[in-house]
Amino acid sequence: MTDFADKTPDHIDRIRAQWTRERPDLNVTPMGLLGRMSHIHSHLSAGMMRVFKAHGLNLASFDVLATLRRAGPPYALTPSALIDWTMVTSGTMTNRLDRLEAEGLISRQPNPDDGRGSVVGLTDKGFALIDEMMAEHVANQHSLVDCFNEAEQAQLDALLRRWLAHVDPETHR
Amino acid sequence: MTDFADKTPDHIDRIRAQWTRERPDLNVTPMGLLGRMSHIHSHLSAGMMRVFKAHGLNLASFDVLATLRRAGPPYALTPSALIDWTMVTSGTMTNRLDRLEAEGLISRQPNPDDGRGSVVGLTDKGFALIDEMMAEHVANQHSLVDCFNEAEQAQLDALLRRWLAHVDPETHR
DNA sequence: CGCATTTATCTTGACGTCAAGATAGGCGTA
DNA sequence: TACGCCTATCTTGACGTCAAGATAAATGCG
Repeated sequence: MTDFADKTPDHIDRIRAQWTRERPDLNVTPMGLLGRMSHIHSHLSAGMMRVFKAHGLNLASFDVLATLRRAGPPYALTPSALIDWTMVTSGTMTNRLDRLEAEGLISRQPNPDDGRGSVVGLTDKGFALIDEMMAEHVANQHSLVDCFNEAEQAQLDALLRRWLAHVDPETHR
Repeated sequence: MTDFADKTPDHIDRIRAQWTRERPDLNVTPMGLLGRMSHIHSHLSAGMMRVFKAHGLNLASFDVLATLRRAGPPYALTPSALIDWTMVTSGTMTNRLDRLEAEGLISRQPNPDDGRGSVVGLTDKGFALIDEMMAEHVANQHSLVDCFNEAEQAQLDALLRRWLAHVDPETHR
């Protein structure tokens, strides 16, 4: 059983302590791990959002532009391919693309290989924006993990990789 | 620099590989850690949602009922206290309480100590529901972390605790 | 070749969340 | 006591997301 008597208790320790008092029959040990994951995630999102916001975007828009950019020339993918990379529903992707198209960052062309679909490509403006943002975004990401040295990052990454395979056995074969 | 040549590449490794090809000037090492955090978080949420959904709730409703339950007798708090514990805005809390009240799981009474506010309490139905759900929820949480032995959980928790303090220095003194 | 099935994308409606502002009661000071 | 400020909560409007269904083109079986 994980103990935290030797650490400064945080918000999540206080929640666990309440449960231990009210429901001593339940072993709420995993709550520490799970609660901290959730809070860290929320702060990491907010931290990355700062860069997106500074360029007039949000995570959703950034995600699409970045996917198109890193796909390489000609920086164009079908909506289906974007759905696969970003793991959102088709309705969500339509919404994202509508917004980006209205902002002139992407354009939709008919798909020459499939009359049902289209191809989404970065405009020059979209390419310039995402390429400029990436340097800032990556620097920001470094700052979010710079409380760990390289060995610790590798250790943490190994644990997370196993955890991801555990909670998502489907897509991590 | 973290290397993953010795591991089966996953979705996030593929994204990093694309960036390395397209923008070799950027060191995208942290993307592994950050991307995996995000995916794990999303799968943990979905995993916990299964229990909530089975009882007709979602994370938002569960969060409120659980906060009231673990507060101990008389299982009642002000909306402000609930806002502090759950870290959502007042508008979000109003919305959550409206829904729970309509379902008969909580009730709002005028606050005898402060005419501006109210006190939110679990109804008998709400208490019974959350008390029953907790056993299932905790068992579910155990299953979400059971890819780690106790030592690994402690090791991971120590890393996450430091990370949380790093990204949220305000509330973690 | 023709029709049934599958696939790609968009549309609709319902949520849950937030930021900002509206109310209304409490509190402190003169 | 009176007045201005502070605080607790609710309201409003805009998002981003999803599930489910609609539409239209491609595919393949007989």
